[in-house]
Amino acid sequence: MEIAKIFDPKAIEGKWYNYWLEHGFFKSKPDHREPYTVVIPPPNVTGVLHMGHMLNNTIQDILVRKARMEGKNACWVPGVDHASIATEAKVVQKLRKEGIKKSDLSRDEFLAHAWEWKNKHGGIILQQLKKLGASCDWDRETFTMDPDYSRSVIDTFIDLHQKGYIYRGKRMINWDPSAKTALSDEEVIHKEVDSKLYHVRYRVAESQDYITIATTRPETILGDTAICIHPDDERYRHLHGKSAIVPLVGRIIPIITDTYVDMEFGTGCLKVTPAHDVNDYELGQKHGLEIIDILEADGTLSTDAQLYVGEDRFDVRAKIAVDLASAGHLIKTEPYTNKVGYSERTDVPIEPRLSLQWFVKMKDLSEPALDHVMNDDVQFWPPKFKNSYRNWMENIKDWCISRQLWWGHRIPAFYYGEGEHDYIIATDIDDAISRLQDVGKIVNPDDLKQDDDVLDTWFSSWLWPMSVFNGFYSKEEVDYYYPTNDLVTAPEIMFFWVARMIMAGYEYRGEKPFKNVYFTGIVRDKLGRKMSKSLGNSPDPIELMEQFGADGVRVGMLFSSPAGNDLPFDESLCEQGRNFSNKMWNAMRLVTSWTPEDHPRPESAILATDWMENRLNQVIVEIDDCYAKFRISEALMLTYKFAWNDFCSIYLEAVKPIYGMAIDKGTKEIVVRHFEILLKLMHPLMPFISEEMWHLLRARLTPSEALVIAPWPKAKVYNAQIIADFERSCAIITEVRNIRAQNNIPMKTTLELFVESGKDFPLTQVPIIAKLANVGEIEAIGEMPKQAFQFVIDRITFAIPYGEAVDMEEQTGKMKEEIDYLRGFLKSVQQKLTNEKFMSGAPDAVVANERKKEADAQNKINLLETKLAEMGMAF
RNA sequence: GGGCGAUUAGCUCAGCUGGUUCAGAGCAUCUGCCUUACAAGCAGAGGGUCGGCGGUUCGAACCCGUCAUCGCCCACCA
Repeated sequence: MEIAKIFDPKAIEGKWYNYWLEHGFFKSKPDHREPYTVVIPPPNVTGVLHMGHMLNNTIQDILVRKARMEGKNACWVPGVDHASIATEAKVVQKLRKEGIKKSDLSRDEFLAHAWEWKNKHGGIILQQLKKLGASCDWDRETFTMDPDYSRSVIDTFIDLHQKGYIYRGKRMINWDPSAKTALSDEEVIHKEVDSKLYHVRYRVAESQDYITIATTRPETILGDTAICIHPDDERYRHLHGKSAIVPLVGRIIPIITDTYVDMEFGTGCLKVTPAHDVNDYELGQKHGLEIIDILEADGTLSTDAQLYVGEDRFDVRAKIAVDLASAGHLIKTEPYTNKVGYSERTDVPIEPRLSLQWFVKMKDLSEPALDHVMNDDVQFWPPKFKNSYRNWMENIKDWCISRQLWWGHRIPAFYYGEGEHDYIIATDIDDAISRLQDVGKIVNPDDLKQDDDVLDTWFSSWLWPMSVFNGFYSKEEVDYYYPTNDLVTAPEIMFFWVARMIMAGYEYRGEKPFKNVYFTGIVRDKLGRKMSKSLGNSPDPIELMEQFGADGVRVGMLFSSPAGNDLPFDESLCEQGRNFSNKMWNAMRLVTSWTPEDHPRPESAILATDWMENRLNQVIVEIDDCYAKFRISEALMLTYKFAWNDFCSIYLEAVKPIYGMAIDKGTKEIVVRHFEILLKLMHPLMPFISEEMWHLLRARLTPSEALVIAPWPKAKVYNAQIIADFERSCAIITEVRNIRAQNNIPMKTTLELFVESGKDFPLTQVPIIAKLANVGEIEAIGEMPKQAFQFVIDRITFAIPYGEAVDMEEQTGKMKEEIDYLRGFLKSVQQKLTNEKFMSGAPDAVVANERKKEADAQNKINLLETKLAEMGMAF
């Protein structure tokens, strides 16, 4: 069989993915085994795969594949989120391009378009994940607007309303004038912007006095209903009880006093616009001020503004400044930087707006969710994120869950009158009617009107770990899979999603939704910028996988991305991953090329296989330990170094038959077995190539033997002495090679090596050193040859006699340098040993160690000096 | 404004309870090699005042203080 020299991922990835699917290896049903469950953070239905998904899903797949190999019932549930506002924005945009305005459509017409879009584009990202190798149970694919899922959302609403957690009220909320909807606090991003501080003077009523305020939003002057000063501010004492005249509109408003005002800021006078600022609203409530709402939903001025009606708020800001100036009211403007809230989705400045919305009371729900994270029932990786979690939970505010959108779960409130409380919460119209009947109200279906608004997307996704298992209606599945094991997600959505899932989990199942939360970092480019579509600095993951192979990209993503750390991504990492694939591929080619013969095993091969047997068990322990601590990139690095250095560079070279010879049967068998263990270790990290090699290595064909379901290696007790002896031999080999390199002695020249006799050097190691360093024979002798390179390993001296053409002067120079260094070192050690405080304070082991260092150094100096003397160079 | 975290080799990062895994790894660099699995490779080497300054200690990359720089999260100062 001819196997290509260069590994071609494209030739095998599709084949194996289909194979895994065909044989149902990713499927899961409840059974007697221990479950291992992961729910995917559902990507937005409109999304396409980006590097963040790649990182996130690679990590999940590694965890899931390893658990599957460990014999657990691994279940990874995929799905997508309807992403209410994001999707609606996209559909609106698409329709606009087609010349259709949302306002021209009925709700049903619009939703028809949205579903069409969803059905066309919805599955793309999940298809892309298959290229990455994601081993999800695709039969379980869930959409947050699936019928059962929707039912669970609505039932949750009804339940929370009954318990008094959900209420309707007129509050100051964040308004997105572009999407024309309310937003939760979490959907507002505060950005620092360069703006201006306008100093505007108001005429004091019935006087010639003026009072000057400072504002960043002069257009809101039109909605002013008071001026506020600090009661103790001596500068304005004469204005207590007076009124002021709003410029341009001439409205007379009271001058009130409140300690809220900061006397130091600006002029110490504050204009109060209760309709358009959270603090002003509170002041307004406190002082019984009138509320004048000057803005329409789209951010243009309303008729209540009296002026600039119908114009955009930012145009008005510019215009009013000019008009105030010409009317003599604008004293000055100064540059000012402040924080402005922007909509996370539409990126327009949000407006605080007073409106009637639905809210969830969070305080009670948050308490168990906080406690169980702080006591590590739910463990965060890395744990530092517990701090911000606590901070948020302790200051949690009520959650505005209604959105003035159409795409999503419609709020199950049915109104039968105009009064504030003339509604009933019910699953549908029929339910509403019967519930009304129960309370003695007979209402005609035509007179019932369902709330037009939908629920915040996160009000459905917070149920994800339960609802994907039909958790509200079928006990069997959810009891088995819940709580899930690990959640892998980005810290950005800790509050949006993670915290709320924990709350919902404890509320509805009295149990955490997952045991561990692994927070990934942000994928950044070489310049440290976050990868984003708008910057255009994000490589196309699909192209990357075509270039480097899915395995190469997986490995590339994981080099250096510990939990919680940002990932500075560079394509060269994927190249390194690809190179690793190729390296292992060629190792497999080598081993499969061996045709074994029935002859005795060489000593060197016996030494090497014994070492590898033990070394494997050692490395399995190390790798398992990394996984247990969610140190995935470290597990990768261990596997990588072990495979490349230990397995290929040392092991295969050691057992490789000399040219023209055949390998013996016994050795080949052991090597293949070891290789298989290595492939198992590689599989979660590099599923495709490992599966391909697994089959080529032994021409395996039956599905039950597939690597994807092969048992994860169990570490056996290993003999540390065997490892230590072999590794000392490796150190000797390196020294010999080093001497060759420094003195231009080609590998082909066989060298003589002498070892000090009477030392604890096992001569059994000789064959391996002979093979890998090309030394003819190793002889133990009492006296070292005089004209020879020497090195010391583990206090044993080795010597290689100078051949011809060695520069004696250079050799003595090197020796002198070393003596100088050793003397300095010795001095520092002796200083410690004569320090009384050290001698009395340090534990015996440490002192003994210093003594040993002292003796070693002294020995080496003696040795070198003797040698120099012998070489006839008086010292 | 409040909180959290970071700073170790050219780059990306380990370094767990202060002392034998203590100054490490991978990549990059340099030197020599197309040697018979692999040049996407092999063999070898160099490279760090552990951000600065002070302190605690017999002993500090590690503990404390302080300063500097960077990052993140939260927050209604007009």
